[in-house]
Amino acid sequence: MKKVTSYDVASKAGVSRATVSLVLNGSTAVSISPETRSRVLEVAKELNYQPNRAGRMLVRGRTETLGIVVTDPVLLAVDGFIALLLQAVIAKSREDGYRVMIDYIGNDGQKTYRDLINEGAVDGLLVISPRVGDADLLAVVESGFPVVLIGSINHPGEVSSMIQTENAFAEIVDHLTGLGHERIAYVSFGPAGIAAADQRIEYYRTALSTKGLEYDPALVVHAAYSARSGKIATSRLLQESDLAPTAIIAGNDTIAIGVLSAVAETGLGVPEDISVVGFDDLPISTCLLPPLTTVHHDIVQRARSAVETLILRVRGQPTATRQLELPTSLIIRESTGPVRESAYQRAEQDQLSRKR
Amino acid sequence: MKKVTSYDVASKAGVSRATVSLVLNGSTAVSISPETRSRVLEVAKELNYQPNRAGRMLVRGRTETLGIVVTDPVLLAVDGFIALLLQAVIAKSREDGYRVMIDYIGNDGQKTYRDLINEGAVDGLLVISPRVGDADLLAVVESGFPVVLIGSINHPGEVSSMIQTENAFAEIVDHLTGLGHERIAYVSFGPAGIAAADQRIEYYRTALSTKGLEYDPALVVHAAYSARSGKIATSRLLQESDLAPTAIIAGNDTIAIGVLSAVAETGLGVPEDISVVGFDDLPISTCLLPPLTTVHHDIVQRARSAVETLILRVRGQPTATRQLELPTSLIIRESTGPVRESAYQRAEQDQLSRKR
DNA sequence: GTTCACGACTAACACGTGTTATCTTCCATG
DNA sequence: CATGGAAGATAACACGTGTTAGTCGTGAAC
Repeated sequence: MKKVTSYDVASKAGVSRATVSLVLNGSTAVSISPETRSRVLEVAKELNYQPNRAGRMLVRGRTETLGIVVTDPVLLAVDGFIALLLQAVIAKSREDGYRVMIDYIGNDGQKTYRDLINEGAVDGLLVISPRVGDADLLAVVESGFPVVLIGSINHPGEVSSMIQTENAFAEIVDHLTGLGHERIAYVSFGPAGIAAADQRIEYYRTALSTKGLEYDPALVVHAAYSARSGKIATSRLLQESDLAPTAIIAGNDTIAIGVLSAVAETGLGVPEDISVVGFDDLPISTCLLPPLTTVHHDIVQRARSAVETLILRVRGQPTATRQLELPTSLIIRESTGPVRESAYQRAEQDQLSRKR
Repeated sequence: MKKVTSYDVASKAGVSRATVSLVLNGSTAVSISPETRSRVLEVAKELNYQPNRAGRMLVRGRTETLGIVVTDPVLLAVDGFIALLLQAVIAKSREDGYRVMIDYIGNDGQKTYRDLINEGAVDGLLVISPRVGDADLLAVVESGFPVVLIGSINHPGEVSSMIQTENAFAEIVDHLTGLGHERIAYVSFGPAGIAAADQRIEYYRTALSTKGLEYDPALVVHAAYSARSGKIATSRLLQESDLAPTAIIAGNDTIAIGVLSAVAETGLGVPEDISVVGFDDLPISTCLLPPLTTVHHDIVQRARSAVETLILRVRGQPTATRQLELPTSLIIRESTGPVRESAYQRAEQDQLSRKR
């Protein structure tokens, strides 16, 4: 149960500690006789020898560890996209021989990035959902320390992975207008400054104007990260807007769960009364009621390529592209359908039915 | 941008490296003059000095790092309970000054526990959803290395955190029978050997027999971890069982999402035709259609106390209890309701309507 | 017989830290 | 003045590893 060191292996194999190290690291600079090599390997396996991490880190100056930093702890708990991403990141890191340390940016004033880097805890950093204007992160990116962003902070020097959001929203709005929708609401998520969320609002507007639809600020509401917050925001939207929307685009699938819930609670049906579109195509989206029309993108592939790029940067090798943008495609399920009647007509009808 | 060592601080402050270390670690064994102390602190802050992790680990023999091991990678991606737990574990660890390394047991033959321990990567291990019969884990537990289980492997020496499942199922079945339900199905999750899942099946049976209900193996189906797998299992259940259940208990809320979806797809209503009960009371469960009747337990508190216990063990301090069992309570929402008609009558009616 | 080359191995250093035993200085006490 | 003692600082070791410069034979070439 005592920890076994390279010295133990050396003495049991009757060689020096240096020899053990050379054999186990497969060094070619110095030649070792086949007999010695096999003997060392045998003893190492027999003693279950595993090089001490601290010793190796110290002498090599690298940790073989990647840091995953999430910009809000609650993302870990309630966001299905993050969960999926995280699993793929961990799996890929492990495949490539890296361990993973996970941390988040809290509101407790801990300077996460600097600490992780300065204490030499990680070789590289993967930042999930970075915020534009995060001074600490900006400093790290500019310092040249290996960082890959899942998201963006709009810095020319960043290495980041995004998706083709513009195309996605064009497809969504195309699909909806094709079904006759003209009043299309949007439920955003997270605080301002999250590139993915900001982009989505922007391209929502762009897509509307491309179709000649007017942008109505009353049709855009903001939620946090949870389904529940999406539900609350949607309830507000449905109560407040003078002319109810006939379609709602959710910033992501988790928010869409809340949207579906709020719509149902209002007594309206999906898609008969209101069409709902999600974003991310989480595994769960086929199990929603009704199954969700949503934007698909390859989250696992995105995670894997981000880790791959990060490892390249850690090793000082050149990376093919700095800003990656992965494709998206709209998956049409059952939460979207044709407009049955104009929203205006329904509003009138609604008032009539209430008078009875 | 170069890394700053204690030597840099020492030379700039005009003292020896030893003095720097003594000041920064607040050692009381050796007295340091107040002027020297403040000067060192000042310079350290100015240079943004952070003790190198590897150096410290090496000399101290501890890593100030906890390892979180999940027994199946997919748990990270699709299980809402795990996500919630994970966030709380990371938060609590960070509060107490520990970093967190995350890994999983894959099917690639890597002996995760031993590796993490032997290479000295972690001071303690938190194992989420351990499997009974995992020989590696058993060996670790018996070795005395600090381990805390979220779950159980039924080993007398384990330190683990469970919940009062028996009471929970008594409450569920009490609630359902009170509504007139007699044919109550159960959708389990995960592979055999997960204590939490096995316990639930066991206490499902116990609760049934307490109420004088007969256990029907045809009413128990097995899913994996995802909502989709829950959906598939439920569809099978609804198609195959000769006499359809009037209520379905899902092994957890994630599975319940799939159950709701499957029931809806069959054209049945919840709770009019079938009542559904979940387990875990995830944040999302209020946003399901309909809002889910489910078993609440304090996941965050469970995570925090597990981490606290683990840290006590790491520091060699005695822990109050080895096997913790936290309370549960049934939250009644809208997915459960009275039986409208007997299932047998409906089955007959169903055949009639098909003949038309 | 000397030189050279080469294979096989090892002594020794470096990495950055925490801590203990030791050293210096200075002052008080006999 | 000698002695003791304490405060204040540091030299030196240990932690476990990777790697380079160097040692030691041994056989071949001239």
